[in-house]
Amino acid sequence: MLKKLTKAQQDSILEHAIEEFGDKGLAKTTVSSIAAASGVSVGVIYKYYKNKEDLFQACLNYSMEMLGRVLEEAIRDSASFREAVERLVHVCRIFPESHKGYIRMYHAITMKSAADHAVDFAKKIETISARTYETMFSKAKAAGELSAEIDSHAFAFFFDNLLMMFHFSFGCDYYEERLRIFLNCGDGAPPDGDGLEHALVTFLCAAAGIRS
Amino acid sequence: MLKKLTKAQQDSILEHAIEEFGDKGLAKTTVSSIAAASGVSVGVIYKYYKNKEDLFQACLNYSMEMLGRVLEEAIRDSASFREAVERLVHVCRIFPESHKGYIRMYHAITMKSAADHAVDFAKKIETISARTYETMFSKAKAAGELSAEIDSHAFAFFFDNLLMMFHFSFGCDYYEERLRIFLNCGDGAPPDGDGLEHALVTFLCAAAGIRS
Amino acid sequence: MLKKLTKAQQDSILEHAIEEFGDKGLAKTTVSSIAAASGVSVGVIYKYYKNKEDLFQACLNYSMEMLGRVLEEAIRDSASFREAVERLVHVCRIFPESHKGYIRMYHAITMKSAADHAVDFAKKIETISARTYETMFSKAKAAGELSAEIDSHAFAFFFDNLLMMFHFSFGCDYYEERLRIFLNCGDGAPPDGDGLEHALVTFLCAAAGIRS
Amino acid sequence: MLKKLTKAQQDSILEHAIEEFGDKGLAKTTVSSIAAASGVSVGVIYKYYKNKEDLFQACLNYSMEMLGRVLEEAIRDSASFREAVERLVHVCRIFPESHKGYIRMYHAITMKSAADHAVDFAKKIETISARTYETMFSKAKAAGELSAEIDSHAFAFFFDNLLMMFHFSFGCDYYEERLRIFLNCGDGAPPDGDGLEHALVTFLCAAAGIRS
DNA sequence: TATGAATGAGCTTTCATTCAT
DNA sequence: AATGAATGAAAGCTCATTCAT
Repeated sequence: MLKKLTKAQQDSILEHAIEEFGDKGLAKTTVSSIAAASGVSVGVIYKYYKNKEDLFQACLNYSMEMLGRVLEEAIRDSASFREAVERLVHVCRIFPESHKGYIRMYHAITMKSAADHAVDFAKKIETISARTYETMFSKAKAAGELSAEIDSHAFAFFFDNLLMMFHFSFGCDYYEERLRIFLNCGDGAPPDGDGLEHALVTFLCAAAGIRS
Repeated sequence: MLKKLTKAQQDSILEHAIEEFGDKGLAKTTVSSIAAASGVSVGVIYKYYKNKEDLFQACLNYSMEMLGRVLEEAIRDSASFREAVERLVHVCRIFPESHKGYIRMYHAITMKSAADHAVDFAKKIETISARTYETMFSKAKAAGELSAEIDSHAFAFFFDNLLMMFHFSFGCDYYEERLRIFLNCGDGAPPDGDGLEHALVTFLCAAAGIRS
Repeated sequence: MLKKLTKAQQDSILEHAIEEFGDKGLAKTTVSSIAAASGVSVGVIYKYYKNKEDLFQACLNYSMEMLGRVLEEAIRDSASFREAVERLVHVCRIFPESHKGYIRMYHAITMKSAADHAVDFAKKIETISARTYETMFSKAKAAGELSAEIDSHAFAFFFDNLLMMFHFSFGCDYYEERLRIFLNCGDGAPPDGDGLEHALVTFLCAAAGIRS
Repeated sequence: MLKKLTKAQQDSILEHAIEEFGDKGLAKTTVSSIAAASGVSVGVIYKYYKNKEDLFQACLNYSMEMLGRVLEEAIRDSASFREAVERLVHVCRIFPESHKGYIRMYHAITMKSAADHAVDFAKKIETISARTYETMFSKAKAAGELSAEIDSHAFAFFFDNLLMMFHFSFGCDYYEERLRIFLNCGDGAPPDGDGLEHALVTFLCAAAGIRS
């Protein structure tokens, strides 16, 4: 087939690339496996992306943008701090179910071996998250929901740590397995997501000094 | 030099391998760079380890055992729940300073691209942690330090998530940078570790319903 | 633009191809760079030429024909042997200035890596040159300008060798540099062309036994 | 065979590389064909040479050094100018017979597409030749063998042009064929080398104003 | 038994050529 | 009939693994 790649095919490349990069990381993923999975030739990938790392970058952008959008939405539409937490937590569980690759890309950039440029890019992401949380906490403090004593910086950090791990726990093999172990699930049995969500909200609110 | 490798040399291989694997991951690390760093020949590494993955496994064992021992000690010698938390948190910050490689190995296995067997091995580790924490919490509940209402499983999970991220934040490049961003440190300035430790203890105790 | 290629466009392909082939050789020249330079599509080049080698052949033809025509003219219009030499030498210096690509094509076919058929083609060219010179020398001998003792074959060969190198020395990078070195020119300074022309005429006439 | 490459094998690489580079040029020669021809693996070539171009450079050095040595010897041992010419011409015919690859390497660097560094290297070579000839001519002038009127620079240039072409005519396919055409040999018949040598000496001496 | 150079499979990338429009 | 994006074979290069010493 020598017709111009359809939008669907272009997306297919990106999605399969995200899948593979998330699975195996930058180094172990081969361009030709992405090409095969996407049903296109190797050469055309190099028409769209300068090289493997450039494709990796594009996958990151694609993933992070979607991830960011989803989180932002969760916060934006919330009336109270507690509701924001509930929505964030919920999204962190639901999102990976349908977008495993995106979470795994996120996880992938935490490796030093990820493309060097990924780090700069990541800084951008984290800076956005950090600011978003701080705003959220400041608002909550102003609204009297959150004790003024709480150190926003540190709190945001622990808060994000937990959400990040929650994300990973529903998107990355290793962390999924770990979750099952901690929850003492039987082999392969899915963890009780709703219960865990509720527990995390409780945990976070307790930490924040909010009575459930 | 045709004499059997000394114990020191064997450890050297392991330590340098941990260093390199932690730095660059399984795929990007070359056996010959490990050999060079360790001052031994490539060939002898293959006498001691079946292949690169096998060496990776050995590094994992070595790292995880040490890590496990350190954490266990912190818990064992603690009189109260709060003290245990304080010691754990402290150890999670101090340990990576002198043992970056070990933490990074831990991080490395969370990648699916890590040796397939790493996952099985990891299960062992996490199972131990999970049980340790549960024991700790049960004891605390029995001692009346911890509310009986708390779900030990989920709590242990969040608890470990935070410690894990704390670990990474002092040992892995990406997470170190992220920590600096969240704490709003200047470029390259080291974060206030003591302050953060304290904040985490406070956070955890609050979450556990313990008044500071 | 779906109309048949104009003659100008067809020539443009040829001229740009000559330029690129002369510059980089057959192997290093890409068809798409020729297409881009010529302002046509890749596909249409394959409509006019079977493949890259075929295009190379066409470039050779185009170049060699022009070259042959120019040399022939120089000889035809000359009254004496000496004048013919003078005109030939002059043309060998002047022509490359405005037609670098053509000379370089000539140079290119001397590489075995040039298209295999180039060799056959080249035979044709050289046969024409050889005969032309012989005729020229026979005429000169008959006119008493040239000693009858001179071996026309060998003389024509050396004669052409010198002209060929003269050509290259004003058209090919390597030979241009070499000329500057031999003439001891400063860096980048252009050689004294007129002086060298004169010297070559003197050299050739002396070799031919003609007193200047 | 995993023993260290013998000197013979190392030379084999160089010689086969010279053969192939001379034949097909830098671009069309593949490292694996050199490896196959030399009976070694691809990898080991990259142990000895940084990359294909580096190997090309090494071949140039190897060839040019030998070529330079041979020419120098011819001049050094000669009593008179005429003898020097005779020896040089002879060597230019004899040498390529047993060292075709070397001549072809020389020819190869005259292509602009040759490794960029080759040009710098070539300057070195030509500078040496140019000086050698000038010395030779100055000596001959001092000895009264050569007319003082002759421009040493230009003369050396034409002189070297003829020797270079002589070289190529006995070493490079295209020029060999061309020689046969000029000498009017039958298809495939070898040219009368001795006769041509003699003719070239006569030609050169006549050009130099030396009576034979 | 350790050595470390050689092996060669496998990956990234390029580009001559094709073909749906 | 021209276009120019897609194809995929082929090349350069790396590095896990082997084995003669």
